[in-house]
Amino acid sequence: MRAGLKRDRVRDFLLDFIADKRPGEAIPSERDLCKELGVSRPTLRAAIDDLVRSGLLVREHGRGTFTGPHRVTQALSATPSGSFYAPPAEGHWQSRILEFGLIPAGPQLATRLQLSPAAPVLRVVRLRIVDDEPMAIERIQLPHALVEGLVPADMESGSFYRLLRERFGVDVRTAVQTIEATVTDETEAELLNVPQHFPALGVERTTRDADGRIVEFVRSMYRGDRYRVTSELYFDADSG
Amino acid sequence: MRAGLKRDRVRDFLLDFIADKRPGEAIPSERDLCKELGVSRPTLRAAIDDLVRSGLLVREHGRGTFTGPHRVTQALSATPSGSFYAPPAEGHWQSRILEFGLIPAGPQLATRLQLSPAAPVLRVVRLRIVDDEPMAIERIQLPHALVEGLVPADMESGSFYRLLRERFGVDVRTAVQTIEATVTDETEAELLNVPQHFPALGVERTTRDADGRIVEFVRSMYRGDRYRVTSELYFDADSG
DNA sequence: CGCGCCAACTGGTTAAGACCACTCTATCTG
DNA sequence: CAGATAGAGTGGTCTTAACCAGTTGGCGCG
Repeated sequence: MRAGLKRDRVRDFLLDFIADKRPGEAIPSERDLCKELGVSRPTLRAAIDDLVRSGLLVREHGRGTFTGPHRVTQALSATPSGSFYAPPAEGHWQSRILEFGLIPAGPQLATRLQLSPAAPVLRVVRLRIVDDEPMAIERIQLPHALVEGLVPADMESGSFYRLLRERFGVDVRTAVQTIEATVTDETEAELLNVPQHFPALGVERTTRDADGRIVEFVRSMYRGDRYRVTSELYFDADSG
Repeated sequence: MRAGLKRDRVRDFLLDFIADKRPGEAIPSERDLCKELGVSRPTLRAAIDDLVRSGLLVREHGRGTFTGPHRVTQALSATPSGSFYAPPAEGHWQSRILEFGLIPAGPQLATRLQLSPAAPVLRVVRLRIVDDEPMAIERIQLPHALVEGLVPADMESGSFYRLLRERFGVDVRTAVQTIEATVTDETEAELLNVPQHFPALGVERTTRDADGRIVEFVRSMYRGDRYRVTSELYFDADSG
């Protein structure tokens, strides 16, 4: 999926372009962009298609292509007070590190992180706590090469993504995420302080940096009574 | 609506093909399908891409393309290929109407739909069925004034939003949606043919048309083993 | 007999170009 | 001056034709 070189280049170019614009502004015509970027129109259109699907761009036949209605794509947010990624104000939450260590990637993780199966992977399991109440369990896997020198205390508070950027030069840029309904098992229930088989949101997220490298693969479980996901949808033509 | 002619033809062909197969079976190679259907490979691939995005097909580089597990993975943002809850394949799903009638809005719904509490509201409860398997329960409430003359049969198949546009001149444009984890109660479990207290996604959606009028307020429950929500995120600054 | 290599599949990406359909505007005509 | 119209520009679709990159299995060599 991530394979294409040119397509990624075009995509990144467009992302930068969009970042400087206000919602609703036009982007250059497809034919102009082709010339400027030195790619064919199908390639360009494939890249634009991606962004249209994500809601960052909107096409209008005969008129042009425009930056999407919601500018900064905080596509998802969660109650109580923040998004899945920008939790409550710093200082209001903390993490208890349950596990922190190196493991070989193995076949599964190697695929997820696009590494060799023998590559060392840092695995961190942490319990997220807001106002003394456990809210979520996060199981984070990331290529050790990216974060050599990271210690558990680094992940107990503060913004991890900011740490990545400032100390390791990793500029988190995009993520693909799937959410599903699930229930807690015995240990999860205990950690989250809820009954067994309690409703929960299972989230899988793969995060990439500005160069398209995979930064982390995360499996999280959020208490169903404390988190909801809200999103805004924009339709263009038909739907069911 | 659904864009291309050939692409639709290919898509329909593949849907029929998939319908006869069990999950995990291979479909013919892309080059063979091109010959058989008389289309070019990019066109064919575009059609396959749609189905891969919908989760009906799975590609494996160097091996082939296979019918997917019967789990519907939805893109959260509005995509050309379908809305959140309607599997892209028209004709593959149907609805059983469980309830269809007028009720006064009452205080709660009046707020949700921005109507007077005395205004008549059409309430429809339907069971969504894909390939003979119940997948979701939808409880739809909409201002009766918007859809006078609507009959139950209108909501048993086909695109409801298209019907709204073509017959009632209502141009569905945006929706705000919240998703949460929940479990089925007794009657829900029976309708969905799953055990009681089974994981499920609860979804609330408020839909508006191009003029900003509220078109519908929907509460749905999706089987947790058959639905997941996927979304793409773009970061700006920092996060946790 | 076993191992390794290579050929023939598979999907993945890109190119270049043609033509259609829609929208806007500037110009021509009444 | 107002309306109709033609052209230019836009996105929408499709074709032909390459080449790249994994996967598989059979053939030949050791």
